Amino acid sequence: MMPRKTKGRQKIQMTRMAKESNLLVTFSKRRSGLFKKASELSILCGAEITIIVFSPGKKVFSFGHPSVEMVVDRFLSQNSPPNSSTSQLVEAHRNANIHELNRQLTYVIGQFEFEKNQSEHLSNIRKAGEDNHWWEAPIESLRLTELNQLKVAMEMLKKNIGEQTKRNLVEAANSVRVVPMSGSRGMGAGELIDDKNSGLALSMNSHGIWPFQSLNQASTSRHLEMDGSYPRRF
Amino acid sequence: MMPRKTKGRQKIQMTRMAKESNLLVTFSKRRSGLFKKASELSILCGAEITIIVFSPGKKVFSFGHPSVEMVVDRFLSQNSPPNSSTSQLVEAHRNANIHELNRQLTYVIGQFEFEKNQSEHLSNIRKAGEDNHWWEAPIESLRLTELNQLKVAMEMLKKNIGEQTKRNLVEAANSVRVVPMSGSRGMGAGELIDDKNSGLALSMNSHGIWPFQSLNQASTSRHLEMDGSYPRRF
DNA sequence: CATCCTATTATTAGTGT
DNA sequence: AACACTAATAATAGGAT
Repeated sequence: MMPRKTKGRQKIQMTRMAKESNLLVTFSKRRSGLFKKASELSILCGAEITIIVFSPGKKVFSFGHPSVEMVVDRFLSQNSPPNSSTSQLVEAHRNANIHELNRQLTYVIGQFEFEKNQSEHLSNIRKAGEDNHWWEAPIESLRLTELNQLKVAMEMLKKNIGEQTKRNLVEAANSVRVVPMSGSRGMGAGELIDDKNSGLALSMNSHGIWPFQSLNQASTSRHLEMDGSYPRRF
Repeated sequence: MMPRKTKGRQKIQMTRMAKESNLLVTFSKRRSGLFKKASELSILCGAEITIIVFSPGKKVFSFGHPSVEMVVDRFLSQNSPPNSSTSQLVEAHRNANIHELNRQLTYVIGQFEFEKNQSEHLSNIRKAGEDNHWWEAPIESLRLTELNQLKVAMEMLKKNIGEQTKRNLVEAANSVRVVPMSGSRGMGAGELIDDKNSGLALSMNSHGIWPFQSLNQASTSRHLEMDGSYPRRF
């Protein structure tokens, strides 16, 4: 049998890479991949998109369609209210906000449930083989207890978030009502370039700046409503 | 032999999608994927990164680590620290409002840290006596991974709560302040607040990573921020 | 460093619910 | 419309150059 030439792609932990050498090459590869994905997104869907990345090596790379500046300007210009009904916007915001918070909370709580199951599983296993490792029992019991505490805390939090959000929005809505929104709209809508290759501006350059650290993200699969509200549309 | 249930993934041409319905769902899926990739890049390599996307429907989605504003400001070499009396008021107001939520989340996260430590302890114990019950190891590893996921999710949630509340309040403050505005550069309501994300931007960070059945997100980094903006229609 | 080489893992197009 | 499923394509970790 032929020995494998390579191990092929290996799964990696989603945490900052330990070896600086690997980190650098991974950054390079993944940045390329990311920009390619962005390019594809703009081509397939006619979306305007910009990406700015500061590498750990303190260099900046950017991607933009139609250009970084156009997209950024547009993003920053969002401060100027256009014209349509302000209350509608507020409403949409509220719904979207609550919706998103719901998603997050649902995910977190889902994660918790998973943890709890794992914990119970562990306990069962331990019980099955109780002739060994009996001394672990206290720890696991504690874990289970704490997990339940955690769950309760999160559910309280969820409830409170809903209330807090409502208060904030009532406040916002009241204020908004006073306002005579007279908005000059500046920017014309962005004409999207949906041509496959031509319109795509891709720029890479470098200055110096500093790095930072990580993050992560997640979402949901089930649905738990925080309160009655739900987005109709945005 | 079983007839194929689905055709599976099909190759597509890199050109704007013809069917608007497909385009929309593809945009959604790929935006998620893109944000996930960005998240991974920042985690793995400690890179600062921001993405701004305008959908075909003109909605804007953003991803940022540590935040869209920070990265964009650096890119544009812009640095004007917002310190108007108004923003200070807004700040104070926000702090007052989110203080309680932060307190709760801090508690919950503290609970989580405790859990995590317990889990690590357990793993260490297991490792020490690995000649027995080796088959339990995977379960514990998974637990640890999931605990980290949970931690990340909660921290993001915490940040998002703060930002959402902030936006709600900024919104309110904007409205109130519109009236006294006069004789600036002829800009309308736009420049009310220094916050780039002010008024009408929605808080959202869902991006990517909707880890349905494949739970594979984890992070051990100590500082973690995530930001997202969600839009409105124009 | 960037690029090539695969064995693997990850993402997703099309579909069903 | 958001979510689940699956077969297929796409991306990439670990090497080598």
